[in-house]
Amino acid sequence: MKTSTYIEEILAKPAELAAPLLIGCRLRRSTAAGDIELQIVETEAYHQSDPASHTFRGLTKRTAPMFEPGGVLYIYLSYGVHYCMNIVTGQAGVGEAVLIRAAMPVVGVDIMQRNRNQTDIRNIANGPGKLCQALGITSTELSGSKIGPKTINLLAPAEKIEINQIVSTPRIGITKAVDLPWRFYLKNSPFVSK
DNA sequence: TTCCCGATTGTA
DNA sequence: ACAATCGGGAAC
Repeated sequence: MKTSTYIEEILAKPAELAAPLLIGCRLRRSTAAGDIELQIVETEAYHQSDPASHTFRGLTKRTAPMFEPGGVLYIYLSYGVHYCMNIVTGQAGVGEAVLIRAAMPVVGVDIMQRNRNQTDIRNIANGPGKLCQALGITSTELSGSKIGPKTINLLAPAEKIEINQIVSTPRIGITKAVDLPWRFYLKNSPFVSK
């Protein structure tokens, strides 16, 4: 029997447990212009028991990917303007996912600067919409597909992140369940959102 | 079918 | 502080 990988173990957990563990993991995507890689520095957990979650009112066509098993992508259009990317976690039938809010550019920085029309690397992916723009996500077509080399890949941290380097706070931009401390970010990182 | 509003961002 | 912009989902 195949032993599960570090990433698979994280993605099997409930979103609020997976979210802090995804800090330090890397997102990787191959594009025509070259490879892009970023290190995740900020996440938020969403769960069907949580009034702020898209899945709180049950399964719909849009949110169906969140009910898939861990390892699926959930991408949606925010405010009719920006795309946001989530990584689904947990068991099939449970609507939960981790929103990737911010990341540090690592590989393909010039490609991301072009995608964002922005040179300051601290302003490349310091927000969920900016992150998707940096990655070249311009539609929801990848929503519902699995993470992997052909879509968007998720790799274990290059260096271990100590648990005391991760801060938890209430989530940003929501109007329900505002006190739940389900936002996580890398302490002192200049790449987190504002 | 209508209507309200949002897991945001860039500009004034 | 505020507009841009559009699809989801509840209500009628």
